[in-house]
Amino acid sequence: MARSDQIAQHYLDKLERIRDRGIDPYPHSYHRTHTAQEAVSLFEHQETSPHAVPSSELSLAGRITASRFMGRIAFFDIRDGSGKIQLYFGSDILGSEKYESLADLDIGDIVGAKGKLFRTKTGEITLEVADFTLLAKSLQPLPEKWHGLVDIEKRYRQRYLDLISNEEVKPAFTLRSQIVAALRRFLDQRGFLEVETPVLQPLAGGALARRFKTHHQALDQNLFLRIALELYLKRLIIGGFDKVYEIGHVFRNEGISTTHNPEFTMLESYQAYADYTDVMKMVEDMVCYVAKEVVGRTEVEFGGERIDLAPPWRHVTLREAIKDRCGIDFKDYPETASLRARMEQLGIQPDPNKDRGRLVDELISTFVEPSLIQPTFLVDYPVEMSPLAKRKEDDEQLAERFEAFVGGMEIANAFSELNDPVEQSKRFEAQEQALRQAQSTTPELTGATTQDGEPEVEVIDDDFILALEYGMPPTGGLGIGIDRLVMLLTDKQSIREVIFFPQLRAK
RNA sequence: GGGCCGCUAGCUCAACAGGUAGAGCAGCUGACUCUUAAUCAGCAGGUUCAGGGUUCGAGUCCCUGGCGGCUCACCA
Repeated sequence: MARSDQIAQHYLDKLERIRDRGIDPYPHSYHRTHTAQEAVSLFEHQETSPHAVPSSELSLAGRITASRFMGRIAFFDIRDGSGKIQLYFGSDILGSEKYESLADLDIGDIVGAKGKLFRTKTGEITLEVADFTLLAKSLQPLPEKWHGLVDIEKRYRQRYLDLISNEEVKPAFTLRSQIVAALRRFLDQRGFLEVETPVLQPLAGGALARRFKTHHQALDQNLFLRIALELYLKRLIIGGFDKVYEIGHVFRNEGISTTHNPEFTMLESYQAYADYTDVMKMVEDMVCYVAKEVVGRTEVEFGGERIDLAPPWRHVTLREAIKDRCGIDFKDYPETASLRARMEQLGIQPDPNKDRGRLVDELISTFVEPSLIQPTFLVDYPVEMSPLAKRKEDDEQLAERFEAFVGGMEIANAFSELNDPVEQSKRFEAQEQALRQAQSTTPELTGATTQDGEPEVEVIDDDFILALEYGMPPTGGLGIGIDRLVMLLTDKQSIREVIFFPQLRAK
């Protein structure tokens, strides 16, 4: 018999023994009076306050994480959502028959226990068990108690095991929830309205990324998972909601890395009668607020660097930042060809399909981004890489756009939203043209079509143009990658450590 | 998609230079009335990711494939 089968058989034998004794191994409910942590606090309080009511019987419940049998007494550790507590079993208290039935419990089982609290000789607050109940039988052995679950693949595929056996995993996820809650509080306090817009979209615009396709049977129509929240939120601004935001998953059919998951959480907000300078101020305040709320301070450690999130953040134009780092002033190279030639002089071999906007983007990611450890706004982007952003009044080559970088990661992208429908239409056309050109030379890159001939990337959204034609107020818009913000505040170097179930190839 | 690295018992890890696959935890049997990585004695447990090849002999070397990690590309 294989060992795993042998182990399984032991569990099944126990299950049968339990049932034979008339015990339901999966009872319907159990009412605990305290969590493990509440019990510990209660006992400590009673010890220190002379007037406190003496400890009466209480009941706890949790998963058995360790058992130590010592003849006619035994100690178990159980863990619930609040933490760990020790249980003490004595055959003199329980009676020998009940005590013997402890043998049917395994590490991993969920149990309820009631009794009184006391301190052991070694000082640990412990429940002296007067009675216990099996609440759920486990039929699988848990990972090793000391090292926990190390195998990274298994940690992600069976996250519940990771959470059970690696205590240090849970806090980042708890913090994640607190971060999202704090973001909501911040925006709600400022009068933003949280809204929901379609995940299934006939076009999937608002960014330039390959999309996931699906099909609606009743409509007999292809639909796409959204790659951004932008275009629907702007429709709501047009409709008269002056401050809206949405927190939700977007889906991009691109590569997976330590900073990219195919589905990730985006916060987008739009504020009518604001521009990108207003948004910039809000981003500083918001990130600072969240840090104070969830970690209690604005200084955080990330990847061995000490980062201070307190405003004001450093502010530098994109043009200056690139010039400082590699000596190229993109303003001197208004043509794609000349910029590429200049980059090649520096030994860079840019992809031949890249247009000027993407070349500038390559300069950012190669020379600028890695150095942006302390919070920094890069301001004023070339208009060709910002098709949804308004041009600057005094420089039509640049758009009123900024990105915020912290810890070498882009965490926010914002602009004064383009609200001129005719201009927007032209920008879409230009983008479309650039895409088709790239597609003609290298179909496997972005711009390719799927097997049935549908474009993987689509940019022209006539329905959105129609909406703009009714008039959108001047608006400041913002996008924040929540996962990366969580990485920053939890000092995690991989996005998979802040997403419960990261995408993996099916086995 | 490219490069590099990894995959051995349920879990965590060994196995010199190609020579009988081992240990700890978990499990099982037994001892033990304050342990906490409990301790002690014993037992059981393996398709070494899969398939091919080289060799007298492969966990180890070679090839193909699978899955994962890092990284590059992609992700305006």
